[in-house]
Amino acid sequence: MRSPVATVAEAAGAAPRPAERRDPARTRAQILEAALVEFAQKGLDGARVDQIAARAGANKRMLYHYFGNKEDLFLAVLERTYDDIRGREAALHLEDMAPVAGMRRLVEFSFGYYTRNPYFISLLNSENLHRARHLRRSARIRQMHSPLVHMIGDLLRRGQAAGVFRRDVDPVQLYISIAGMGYFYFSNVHTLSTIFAADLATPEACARRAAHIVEVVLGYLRPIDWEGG
Amino acid sequence: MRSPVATVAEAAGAAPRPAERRDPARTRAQILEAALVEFAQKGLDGARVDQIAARAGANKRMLYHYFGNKEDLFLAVLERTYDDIRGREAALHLEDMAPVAGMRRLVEFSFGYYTRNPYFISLLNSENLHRARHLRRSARIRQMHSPLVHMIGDLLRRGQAAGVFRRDVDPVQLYISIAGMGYFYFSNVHTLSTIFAADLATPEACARRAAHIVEVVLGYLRPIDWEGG
Amino acid sequence: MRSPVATVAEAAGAAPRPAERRDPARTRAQILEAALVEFAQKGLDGARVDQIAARAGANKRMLYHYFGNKEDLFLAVLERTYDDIRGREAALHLEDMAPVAGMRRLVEFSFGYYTRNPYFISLLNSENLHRARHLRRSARIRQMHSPLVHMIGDLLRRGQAAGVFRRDVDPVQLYISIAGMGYFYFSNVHTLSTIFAADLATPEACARRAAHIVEVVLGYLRPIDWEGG
Amino acid sequence: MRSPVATVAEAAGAAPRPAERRDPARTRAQILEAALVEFAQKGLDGARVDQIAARAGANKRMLYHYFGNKEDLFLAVLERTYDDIRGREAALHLEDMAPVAGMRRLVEFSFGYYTRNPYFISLLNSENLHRARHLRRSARIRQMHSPLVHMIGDLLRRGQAAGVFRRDVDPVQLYISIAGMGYFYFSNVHTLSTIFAADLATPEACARRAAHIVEVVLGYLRPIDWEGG
DNA sequence: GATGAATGAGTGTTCATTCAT
DNA sequence: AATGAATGAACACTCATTCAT
Repeated sequence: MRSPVATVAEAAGAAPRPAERRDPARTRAQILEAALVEFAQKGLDGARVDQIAARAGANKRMLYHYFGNKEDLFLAVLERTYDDIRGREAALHLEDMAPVAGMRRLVEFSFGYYTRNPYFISLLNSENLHRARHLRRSARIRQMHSPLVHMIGDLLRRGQAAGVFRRDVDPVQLYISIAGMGYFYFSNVHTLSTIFAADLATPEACARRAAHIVEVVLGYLRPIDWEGG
Repeated sequence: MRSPVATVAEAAGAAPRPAERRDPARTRAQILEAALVEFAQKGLDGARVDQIAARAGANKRMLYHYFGNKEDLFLAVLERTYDDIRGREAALHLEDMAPVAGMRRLVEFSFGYYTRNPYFISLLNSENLHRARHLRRSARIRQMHSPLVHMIGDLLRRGQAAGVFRRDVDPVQLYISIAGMGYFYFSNVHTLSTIFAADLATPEACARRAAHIVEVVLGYLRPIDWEGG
Repeated sequence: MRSPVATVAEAAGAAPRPAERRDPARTRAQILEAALVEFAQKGLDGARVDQIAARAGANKRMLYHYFGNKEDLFLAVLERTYDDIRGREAALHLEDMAPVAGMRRLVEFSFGYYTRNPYFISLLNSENLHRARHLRRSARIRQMHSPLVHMIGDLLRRGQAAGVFRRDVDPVQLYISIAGMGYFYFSNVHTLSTIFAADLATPEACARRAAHIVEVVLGYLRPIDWEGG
Repeated sequence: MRSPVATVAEAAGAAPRPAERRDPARTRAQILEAALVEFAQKGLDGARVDQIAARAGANKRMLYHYFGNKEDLFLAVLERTYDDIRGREAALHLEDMAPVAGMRRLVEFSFGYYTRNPYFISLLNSENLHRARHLRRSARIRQMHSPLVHMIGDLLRRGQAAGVFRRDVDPVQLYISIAGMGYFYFSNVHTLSTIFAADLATPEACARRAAHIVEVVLGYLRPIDWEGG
């Protein structure tokens, strides 16, 4: 079960409300949210424990009380993040949708998740800079396979059966392509915006990008002529 | 102009040869190479000035003498890196190739660059974590537009004229997609390998990935039925 | 009055039995015993209040409730310890023994106390490192003179009268010598064992040491030739 | 070879003279001396790195530069201390002295060393509290056997041959007894002074103590009647 | 040009103690 | 009586940078 908070990003952005004293669960949650923001904005190495505590409105000691140390706190943030995305992915119900519509929805969901959770990408980049050191320690995360791969496989099978999708498509590769076309756009939004002298973060630019990715995926998936022949 | 060194990666991997004393250019180059490795492996915040100097076999003071400070050194590394990739991109001559073959070659070059320059991606991630702060200061980099966008535009035009490529394709979007499908794979190779319990860094896995990206791009670019009709 | 516990060492070693809730005396005693062990093993500065509470199976707050603070707890441990040794010393009844046998017994008791109360020495070392700061605050301890000095004086008088002990022996100095020859052996058992590359803590080594000290004391106390003449 | 400094204590007590900047050897030595004082006064756990640096008039960073960390600094102090005492012991030349005079001199030297080096005992106590952890790491110290044991053996042999010393005396045990009778006096000077309500640290008290120890040792070593018979 | 010693602000972490229940 | 969360000062240690030679 995921927390009732709408998204990780919303939770993180929420100002720590004054909070009556002595609410351990609340303190813990506020530290976790503050850590999410700090780690995402500064990276694991650039993040400051003091800053996290300050942002959480908590005593620094509590951070160590609840999470052990900076690295374990980072892992906790990572777990919470994977928890969130996996939960939202699982909530996608594409079984009843037509293959093309389902694939479109999946791509748009994937892209949309990045826009609604701007901290997600930075967190993953930090984890990869550290060679997935924390993630590898977490049996919990390792078990959370993305349901998207299975969903893609199902859509492909149904689409191929209906003659609307090409054959010989690896669902894992396609999953990575869908993710990558959106991820890279946001991950490198600052350098790309600088190089192209244009703000790629505007809603309009994002919408154009999303449309393009859908086009690429659906264009690629079109049946091959001789297959139909 | 790029340095005579074969590739950034090779330069970085090269052991600093004993070097006769008092060779300013050599000292400077060794510091730059050591910095590339350190920044790529640890990120801007995780990198240690001492380590760079040690790896370069140089005195720490020289680092400040030649590059001012850590941030400026990072910028120098960044400029050298863009210098390299832009140079190699420019060396791609696709004008004489058939559109499909040219596009295939472009995609393979893009993907291949990541494999030959493993530090490139990490460096860009660091720069984006810091909101392109250094890149924005560098007029030099800002002027280095990737010739790939223009090359893609040219291929598209020629392919469309020949009826082998679809219409209504934005070269910038396509450029980002091609880059993203490869970039994300390497950028997140550690988390993806962990999640999928497979080593995505093997030559075989990379080859499969490259082939898939080519398939996606060329599959997407196929003309649309009614367009041809 | 001493506590009913057999010895300080035994008390310390005793596992805190499950203990029904709400047994103030028991809680207090367990904290005191846990503190004895922790202070002896780590010293006053190295001891951790958390560790004492954990070892006592008590809440940390109780520690402050019963003993005020860490320093006062240390003093309480010290008082309990002096309480114990003074009580045992007083239980030595040498009045009816022959001087030589009495002196032998006194020396053996003194040495044996260290072996049976391994925490005693470490505690005294801590107190001396802190210049007897706590002990000086304790009127109770200051009044507990060791009955051993008086016993030595009595044995000396009786032995001199019987011609078996030399004259001009200061009971306080002899008391310190007897204590010192054993104390130093245990206090420095780790460095001495390392330097001499032998384990001085074995029962055999201790027995040899005790025999030697008896020899030194009795050898020293032999009447001087011309005295008897 | 020992440093030309008269004694460890003197060196430690010396005020760090202003010292022209940029004198690495001097800086290192001052840190070592300041550490000796701090560790002796507060113990390993009570000692503060900041305080050592301040006392040395050095930057804290230098302490880590030269000695690695607090524990290694403690070991360095320990090595310096053993270096000093072993050197002074070796400088005792008792070969040409008559056995009784030589033994007296040895006992007085041993006791005197404690008075001239008040930090020595506290340091050893700290090391023993930590179970000789540092000493065991130091091959250098482990090889420094005290020449006193050999000297005692030699004196015993010569004295026994001359009929002035008893037989069956273990030189190691006697060494420990001589050391212990002085060590304990100083190690526990604060508690003993408190208990006996007298300042045992005065020169007069020390002189009386030294005389007593000589009496005990020489008294013990007197030949046994029947041995001479 | 080149070196290595020196610096001070900060970094993650720990601790004895107190507050609220 | 008893609990566990909360606190702020301090702790060992690190870092990018500069000084003196």
